Amino acid sequence: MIDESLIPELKDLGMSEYEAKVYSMLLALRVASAREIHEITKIPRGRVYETLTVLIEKGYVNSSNENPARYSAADVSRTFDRIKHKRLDFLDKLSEKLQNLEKERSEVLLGAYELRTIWAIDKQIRLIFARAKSEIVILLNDEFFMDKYAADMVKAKKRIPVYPIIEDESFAEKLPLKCYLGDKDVNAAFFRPQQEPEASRIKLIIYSDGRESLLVFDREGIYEGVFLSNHIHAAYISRMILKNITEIKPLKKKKQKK
Amino acid sequence: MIDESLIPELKDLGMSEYEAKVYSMLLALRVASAREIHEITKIPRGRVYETLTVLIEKGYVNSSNENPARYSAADVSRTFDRIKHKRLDFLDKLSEKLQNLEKERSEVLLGAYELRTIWAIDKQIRLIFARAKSEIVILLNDEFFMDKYAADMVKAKKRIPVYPIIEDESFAEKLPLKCYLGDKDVNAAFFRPQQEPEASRIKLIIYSDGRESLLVFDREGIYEGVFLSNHIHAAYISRMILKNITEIKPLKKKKQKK
DNA sequence: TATATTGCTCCTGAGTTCAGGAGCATCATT
DNA sequence: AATGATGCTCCTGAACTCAGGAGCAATATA
Repeated sequence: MIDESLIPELKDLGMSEYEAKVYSMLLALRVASAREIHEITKIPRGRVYETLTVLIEKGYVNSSNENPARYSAADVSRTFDRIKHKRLDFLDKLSEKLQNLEKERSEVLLGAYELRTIWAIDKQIRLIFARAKSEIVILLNDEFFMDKYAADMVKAKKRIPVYPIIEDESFAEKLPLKCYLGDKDVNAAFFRPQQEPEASRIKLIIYSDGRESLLVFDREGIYEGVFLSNHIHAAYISRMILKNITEIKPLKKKKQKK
Repeated sequence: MIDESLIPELKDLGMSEYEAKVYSMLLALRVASAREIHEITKIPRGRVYETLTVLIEKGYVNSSNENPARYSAADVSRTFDRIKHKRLDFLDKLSEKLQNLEKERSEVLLGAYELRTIWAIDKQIRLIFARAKSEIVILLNDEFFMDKYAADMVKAKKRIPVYPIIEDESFAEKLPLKCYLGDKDVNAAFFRPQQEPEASRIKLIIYSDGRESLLVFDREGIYEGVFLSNHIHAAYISRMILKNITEIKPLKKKKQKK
């Protein structure tokens, strides 16, 4: 063959050994019948037809309708333009799909990541429960989340202190573990923020080990999360919160877990 | 996972199963440690590191230097721009290389193919010898080609008539088979064309079965060939040539093959 | 009509890729 | 010092790809 170094590159393009051999041979030889290709390349005669069929389907090769058929390589620049555009389309479409998953930029330096799907929020919350090592402070303002993570909280409490803080005493009945009420500062800051009228209601905040925090908002019906892995304020905030909370005594209800 | 359909597409991009799983998981989850990736994707924990290393090398993933290390997906649009450019460069370079083989357009309808390399010319000549079924008329004007194809001519002559036509009687000694001289028309048309002063000297012409023909020129030191597979004039030309040639009687030389 | 060639399909076995897992040294936390 | 998590390396076997080849019907040639 005229240039052996082409075969590996054509393979990188997605060709098999046979395809690469036949194609480069046809480019050099310009035109040949199946039998001739077989004799020059030593490819089994039968397989030459399959190989040519694939190359024709991929648009690399043209066949004449003589008998025996003559095969020649298609115009290279046009062929490669086509391949280029096909590849670019594929990459653009895939890139777009992936960006739907990614959506917003992350600030890697801050260790801040926006979580745009309920799936990502849920997974990250469970991961926090799983890796917490000293304490968890969790502010809850949503029955959905209370139900969802009740089991995780109970499980975590076997290892480390867990402080579920709720706005209203009545929520305590929803949760199978000891709950706390925040002071007016906590309520004002987290549960009843004044700023935006309806948007961005906080549903849940977790502070874990005084290092990480995760916030879940309900922004016009859509849950959004922010995960902060290097939250420098988290230590201070969680300490202040714990200083100013009130344990809710279980009233005449079924007995608590010890 | 958030969108299973992505995995096959990422595989098309050149990722393995593990790489595709880890990458799409990281895109959805935003950030995770190796252990967490292992737990969510069920990929063996040990293999997660290799997979991540590959993804980092390919530029899909970034790692933080915390302990344990946190991994996150690199910016998608930037990553894919990079991949795009890399692929385009590859395709452009390969396309250029291949066009060096191809060089000129072929006229498929005419069945005309320009042969730009001595390799292609040689191969096509031998293919003509191999597939000729009724006769070969070959005009020779170059010692190099006489030596080169002497054996092919002798071999072909065992099956079919072969008419080597030379300009000068003295060339006959170079060839181990009966040779012929053309008349003045043949000489004028093929061996001593007047037009161009020095360029385009004809070195060799083959007419095969009155259907195909192949011409070899020496254009300023470079051999160029033209192969005509549907040469409608070939039948007439070869008949006229054969009508007007003179057999060269072997003089006092070693005896010819019968 | 007999023979060779063509066009095509399918099978096999070697080689490779890769999912899945075992194992181990190092580091961090008790 | 002991325990457990981390970062990493290597092994194995299943699945797949693909080179190489056998075989056969349809067509062309003699």
